[in-house]
Amino acid sequence: MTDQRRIAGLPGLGEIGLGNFAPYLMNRIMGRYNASLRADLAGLGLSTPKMRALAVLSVIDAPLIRELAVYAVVEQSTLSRALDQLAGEGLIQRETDAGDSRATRVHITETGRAAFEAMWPKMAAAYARMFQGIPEDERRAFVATLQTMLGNIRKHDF
Amino acid sequence: MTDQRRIAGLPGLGEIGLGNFAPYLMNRIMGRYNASLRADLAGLGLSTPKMRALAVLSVIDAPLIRELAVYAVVEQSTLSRALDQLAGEGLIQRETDAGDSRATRVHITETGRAAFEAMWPKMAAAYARMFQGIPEDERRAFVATLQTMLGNIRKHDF
DNA sequence: CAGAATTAAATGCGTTTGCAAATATCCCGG
DNA sequence: CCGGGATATTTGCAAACGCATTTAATTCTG
Repeated sequence: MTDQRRIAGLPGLGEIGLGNFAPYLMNRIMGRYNASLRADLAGLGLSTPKMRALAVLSVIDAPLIRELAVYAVVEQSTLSRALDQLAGEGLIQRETDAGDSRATRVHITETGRAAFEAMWPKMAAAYARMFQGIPEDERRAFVATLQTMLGNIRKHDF
Repeated sequence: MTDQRRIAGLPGLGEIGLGNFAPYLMNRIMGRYNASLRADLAGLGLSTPKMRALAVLSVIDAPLIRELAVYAVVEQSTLSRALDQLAGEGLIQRETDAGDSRATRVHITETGRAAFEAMWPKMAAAYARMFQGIPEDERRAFVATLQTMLGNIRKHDF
């Protein structure tokens, strides 16, 4: 029944099998990783967009908002509102770009950095659990493949 | 500055680097994969939960709704409403389980299968793009690592 | 075997999301 | 150096989401 349908030569999902289809596995894994983090961080008043913004800002200094949206994997309109909250809580500061007054750069504050550092152990724990029993060389190969994939699909050059 | 903070021995995100942190890369990649699919499928009246349910149902026959929620990586309440729509459009059918009248099994209809097969080329194309230039053995190793990871983090045994 | 505890699915409800439009600024060609 | 088009961010709004609760049925326990 399934076979007759694919005259085109394109293998179907049935032939591949859900458990061998990389995007499916990645969604399953990240679904749980993110849900688990969200539960951990809800107590700290941090939504997913807020924590992602903080995480990126802990590493990248004073990006433009549109850049932050890409790095943090958050829609720009959602990010805009998340930044409202973070600014209200004193975790970040918005500052108009020196050379372009349309644009806004975002800085993490000391309080913001402390908030990120308070949540980092949760992220690290989720990461450790995910890679449990996977040897170092396999991890490296995995990350290398991910980097290639990101290069394949990203639209911006960062 | 960053160094002084980590007396604990846990490497910080700064030391690892965003671009080497696997969960970050996976979120970046899946963020774009999912956004791109969503845009493709919006025209067909399919939301992400609806398309995921259909995709799983094209491969797994008559699961319980709670199983489908796990496989499809959709909250149960969201899935319940997505199934309302899919049923209204004749793409699936709900049927009370024979042995447990609390439970409901979900069947894909012929129309539903056709709808999935209409969208599959989009998914396959996104997949192909993602793995562009990655040799077969590297892909296999990558999927094997993903399978280990899923085993590490899943709460149910499916 | 009665009642408590558990499990499956649906639903109420406040919050969040994302698209599209609005606003403000900048850049480029003529 | 003026006006049209591009770019950065915010905001309006309707739809979607997720938590917690409800309803219904099953299973466990004393």
